[in-house]
Amino acid sequence: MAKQADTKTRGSRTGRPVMALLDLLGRRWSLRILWELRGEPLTSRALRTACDEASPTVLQARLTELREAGFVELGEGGGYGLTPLGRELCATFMPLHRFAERWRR
Amino acid sequence: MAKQADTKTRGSRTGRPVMALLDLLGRRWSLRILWELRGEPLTSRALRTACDEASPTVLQARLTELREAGFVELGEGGGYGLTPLGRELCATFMPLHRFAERWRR
DNA sequence: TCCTTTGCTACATTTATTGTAGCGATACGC
DNA sequence: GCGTATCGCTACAATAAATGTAGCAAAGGA
Repeated sequence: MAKQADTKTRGSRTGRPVMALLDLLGRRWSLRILWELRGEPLTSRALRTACDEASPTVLQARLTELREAGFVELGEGGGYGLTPLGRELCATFMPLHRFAERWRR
Repeated sequence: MAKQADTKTRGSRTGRPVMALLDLLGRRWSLRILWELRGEPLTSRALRTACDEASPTVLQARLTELREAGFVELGEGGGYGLTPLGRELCATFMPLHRFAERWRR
């Protein structure tokens, strides 16, 4: 496997940004975190509760990645919230909600 | 942690189907596979090539999951393609393409 | 001061993914 | 028939990621 300088952009070897985005969102809890933050900001622990008590290790890792991507930010008074960009991203896959209701596995 | 009979539906403990969907899509290569199949059907090896030579182990695992979910099907003459449902799902997060172009990390 | 909560981290265990190789089945040309 | 190529799919050891539990320092309230 060809080593790249930036290991954070797996799946973006084609240079197409959608691949990088798909890769970032395709990590465990990424989509869920964005989903849970769609409303008001949550503290790290409230987020953890919302995410079925996912381990703080991954949550913290995902939050860092999502922050570096510019989708999530840590408010001054504490608590994680979506940036305008993150809110926009969240809106793009919000139709999944209705889709999932019809799907129901 | 409360054990459930169905371990495949992690993240759906709330009973909300969107959680199950978010969890399924939040596994490595799930989103990418749907993305690559958005056009014409691909053989398992063509899909592997499209997915940056991802290991056939995961690809096969994801394909099985996506098939069980009813999003992907194996055509009679060979080759994987999206079901009408899968095509619908794919369409819901297709706006990500344009979003990613504006984002560009 | 004591107690609580904040964001965040250590670390050992468990699970998932990777990379490589190869299977049986099917279909070609020769 | 024979070799060769492809199909979907699997085994398996090595590596990377996630889990679960515990706990840190800092900030704030009582």
